[in-house]
Amino acid sequence: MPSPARPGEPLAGETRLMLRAAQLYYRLNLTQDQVGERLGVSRFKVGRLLDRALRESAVRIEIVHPAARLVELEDALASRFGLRGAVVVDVPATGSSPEDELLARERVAEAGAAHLASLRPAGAIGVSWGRTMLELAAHLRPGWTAATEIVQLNGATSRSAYPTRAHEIVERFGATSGAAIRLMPAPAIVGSPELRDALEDDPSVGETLAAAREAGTAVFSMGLMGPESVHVASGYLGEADLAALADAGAVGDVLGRFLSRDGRIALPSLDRRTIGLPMENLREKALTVGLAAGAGRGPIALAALRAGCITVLVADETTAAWVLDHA
Amino acid sequence: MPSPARPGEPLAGETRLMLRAAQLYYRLNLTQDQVGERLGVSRFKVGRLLDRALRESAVRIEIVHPAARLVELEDALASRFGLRGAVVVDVPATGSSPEDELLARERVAEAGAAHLASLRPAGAIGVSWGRTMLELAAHLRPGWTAATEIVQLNGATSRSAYPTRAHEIVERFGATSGAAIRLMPAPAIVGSPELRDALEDDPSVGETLAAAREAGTAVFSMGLMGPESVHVASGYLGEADLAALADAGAVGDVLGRFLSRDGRIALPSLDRRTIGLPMENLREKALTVGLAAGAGRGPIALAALRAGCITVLVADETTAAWVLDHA
DNA sequence: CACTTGGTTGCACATTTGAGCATCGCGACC
DNA sequence: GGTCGCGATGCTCAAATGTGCAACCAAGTG
Repeated sequence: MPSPARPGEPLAGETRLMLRAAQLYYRLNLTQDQVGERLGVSRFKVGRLLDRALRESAVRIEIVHPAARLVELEDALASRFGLRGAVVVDVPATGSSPEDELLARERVAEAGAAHLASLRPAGAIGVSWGRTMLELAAHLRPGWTAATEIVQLNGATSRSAYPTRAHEIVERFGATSGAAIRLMPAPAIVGSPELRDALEDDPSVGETLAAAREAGTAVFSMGLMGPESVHVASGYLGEADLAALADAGAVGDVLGRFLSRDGRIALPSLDRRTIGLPMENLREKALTVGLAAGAGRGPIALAALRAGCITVLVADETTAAWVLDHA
Repeated sequence: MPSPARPGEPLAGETRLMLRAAQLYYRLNLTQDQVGERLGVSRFKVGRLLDRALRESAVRIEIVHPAARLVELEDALASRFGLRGAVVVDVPATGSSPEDELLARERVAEAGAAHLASLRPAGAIGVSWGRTMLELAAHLRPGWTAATEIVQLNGATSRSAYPTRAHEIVERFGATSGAAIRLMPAPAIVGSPELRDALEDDPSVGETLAAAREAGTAVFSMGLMGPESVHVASGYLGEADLAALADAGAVGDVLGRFLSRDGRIALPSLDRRTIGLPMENLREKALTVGLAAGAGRGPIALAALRAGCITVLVADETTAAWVLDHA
């Protein structure tokens, strides 16, 4: 361990020289040659002095840009989970008030739209629905992709007054890209596995589902588990299902599939009543963009990552930090 | 002015890229080529991104070694006063208690001795006397110079009980180098200009004085003005002289020559009674090492620098900072 | 629609820097 | 007094980096 000279002990000539070299090199931006000339030593020695200064951390190189921590989180996420990319969004003051939620959703959706566009996805693109997806769709700019087809990935027709607006989302994706669209005319969750199978076998749903399987790209958001889940408001989930999910340790959903902490399907019996692209098909896609925006999304984001169904994660800073903390 | 992205505004892709490049380059020490490969851009672009990061100070390079400030002071002194060099010594807790004074003197003397040795002075070396010089002499290591002669630069024989120990100093300089020595057998200050002239004309003093003029190197310390001056303790200065010096604005002495703030001889009438190398001869030397150690030496150090009689300054941090503050 | 104009890109080339290696000086240890 | 080792030094050569320049793109502008 190199000892930084304690006050009171004479400053070794070498150290003095090292610091002088560092000043001239880093502050005045002289070349090592010029430094050597001024200090009366060879440029090799200057190089070695600077080397030592770096090794003994007598000079510190620091990245001070306010956004640097975001990029750090992105890199950490990408390498920790083997992602193709990650986008972490700086959301000022992330609490859990409705306004904060809204803001986080807006910012994440905006960043997601921009990043998605920069990836230039081609062929067919599958999309889910939800508030974040709606916001994302709103931020798409005409010509953002040369994709040929937009496919809805999971059921959405609602029996409640609360509209899922899935068609709006898919249409906006189509309208901004000129691609054909394919909707999935079915509820997200139905009452029995038999009905689910019957619906999926029907061409109206089945063809969309087949297209969803073929799509190389998927874009989806992650939903919370609990009474605030969009599936409750839409009337797909009742008290009993909610209780069963809670018992099974569900933390949230991806395409209507509720996952437990470890990334597994939390409640297979419910999953068999869920209409849309199954987990294993999602995992096979070349590019999947998952969005997690707002307080409490940490657990489902982590679960989805563990499930291996995400290649690009877009999240707010709080969520990203939570995920890395608990990974 | 480049604007560091405010929180709340989306992070421009370019900035993201820049920060990522900075991380990879500065943290992981990849080459620009490798960074380019990872980021999917050319190495030229990486170079430019790093350039921008530096210009916008998104990365900060800082010299954090505890002694860095000393080196900074040294460089500032050297360039401000056109010195050949400066040595600033880190003295812990510089107050003005006697112990602090002692410590400062020790440390400055030690550093002065080391630096003087590193300059490898040759030929004849002139030296003054005083507590700091005594300390410096004590720190000389055998063989520190190949000088041929050590010459005392100013008078020192004392009529008081307080010994100047000038001969000890000169002898130690001689003993550690193998050089011949030449003492100046005369008081520092006498009662009249006539006596001064008579003494300087006498071969015993005159020959030493001639040798002092010939010496290419001079080493001296700076003395305080006032009752604590070593010249008072040694009995050279009485109440009246002290008062006259104070009236004339004297701030301290070099080789018994008292200077005012601006570096001029403060009291010419006293100067004509002072035995030793005159100011103008000191200025002509190729190498003059001046030591200033202890609280209150700022003014005389500055005066001596302004007088142009110093090519290498050795001082404690407090003194150095004071000088730069008031220059 | 031709034509600037300002900015960005990649390139060839020069400079700068780093790595490995032979050498040297110096002190320790026979 | 020899010689062994070790760290420091300077060298050559290759890699990395900076610079000026031409090409190019996009957006004005007459």
